[in-house]
Amino acid sequence: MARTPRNTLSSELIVRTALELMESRGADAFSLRGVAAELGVGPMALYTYFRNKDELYDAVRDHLMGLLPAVPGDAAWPDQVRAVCRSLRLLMLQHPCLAQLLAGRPLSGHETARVAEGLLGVLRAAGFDAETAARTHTTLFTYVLGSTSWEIQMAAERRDPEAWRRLRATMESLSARDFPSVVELAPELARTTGGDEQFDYGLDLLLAGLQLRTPS
Amino acid sequence: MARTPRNTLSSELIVRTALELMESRGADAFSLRGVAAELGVGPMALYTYFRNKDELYDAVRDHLMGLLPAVPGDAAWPDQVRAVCRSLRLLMLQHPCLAQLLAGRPLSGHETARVAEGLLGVLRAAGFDAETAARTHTTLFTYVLGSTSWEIQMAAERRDPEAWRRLRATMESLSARDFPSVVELAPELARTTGGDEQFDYGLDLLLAGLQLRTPS
DNA sequence: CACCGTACTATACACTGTACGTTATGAAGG
DNA sequence: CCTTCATAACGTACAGTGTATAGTACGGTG
Repeated sequence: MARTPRNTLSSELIVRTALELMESRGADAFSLRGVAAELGVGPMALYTYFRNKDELYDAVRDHLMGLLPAVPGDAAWPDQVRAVCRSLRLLMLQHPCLAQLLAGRPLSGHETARVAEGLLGVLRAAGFDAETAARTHTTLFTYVLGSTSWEIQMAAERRDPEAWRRLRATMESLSARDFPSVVELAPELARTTGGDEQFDYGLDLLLAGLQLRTPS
Repeated sequence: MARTPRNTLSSELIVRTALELMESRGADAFSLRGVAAELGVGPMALYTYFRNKDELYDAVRDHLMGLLPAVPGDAAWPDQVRAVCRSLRLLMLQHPCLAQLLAGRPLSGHETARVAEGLLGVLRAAGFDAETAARTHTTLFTYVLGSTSWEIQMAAERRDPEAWRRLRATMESLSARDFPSVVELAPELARTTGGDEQFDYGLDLLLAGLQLRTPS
């Protein structure tokens, strides 16, 4: 009765191989047939372990979320929040496919819940009521997701010289009369697209706003 | 050989048709062959007007950005910023495909620049220096993009009863011992995923933080 | 009227995810 | 040992996708 797998495959092995392929070839070029070929197996073999491509995506995402460190226990709550947000961002930068995995599917899975638990626990311990804690959690999550996804997207674009050239071209074709601020701030805009400083700037704005509402 | 007359196509017509299809069938199900069929034309006919699918995406995105209203000129700058962010969010909610169009490609195009110009102009007029204006612009944009994309994504998931049922199931399978905060705050988390209140909550945090840095 | 560039068609290729039916392997029961 | 049976993995097939390449017919200009 023990449903022992035949031989070669397992969920973990498939997830690991899928992750490798996403990182080497990019999340867009990823395909079920690719990971099947990498495993020396027919495409349909994967359907024994995952109902479809999305379920494999979910498994890879949860696997990556499992790599996040625990919340530091011995710090003031704003620093704890900062640490959680920064480590999620760092993980996304180390594994760019995570951005698409997070944005494209609803959150689910054990490890994902663990991360949410960490942040929510910090907010509750800081004294925020249930609604504020939930709202803050959602706000922080969407900020980290949005800003880091954007950063990754732009970095990828910059690596493609053809796309980068055309972006510069359209930027420089803008008339300084119609778009004075855009033209004037173009270098600043390019410089502030991504980077730790940019991320921390927005995060600090959020935390400063949040501290104005500190309870007790 | 019943051949359709010569100049039936145009960029605008293609963009309009593409937008209709994205909104009726969803941005994921959108295909070049679909819009070509809708126009009663072979798939390759579109390549006369757009170099590839991505360029069509860009055109649709820029067309949508053209629908954004101008910045209200007679308000305090925080209210102007709020208005810009809210109208972008509103447009994304009215045209859900815009979320994917914005997230998946770098910004370019005339109308897109116009929107950036509006927000940057407000920030400069408020007295912020070049770097702060650029950073704030990027922060606000990624916040609006991230939070509204997430909201749209979740709303779509909620409409699929099968996916929604499985989401509830995994939520309820979490042990209250391992994930006390998640389990306790589950209803709040569900309630704060999306909605004007949630959006304004995060936006107010950002603006509150920003006002602490008001120049002059 | 002849010409030519342009707008469009036709065909083809290399992919994708996955539904369906078949095979062969490993463990369990006699 | 042999039989039995659930199932892991296979092979085939289908309906799609974007787009490269080559061919065709029309409209405006000489």
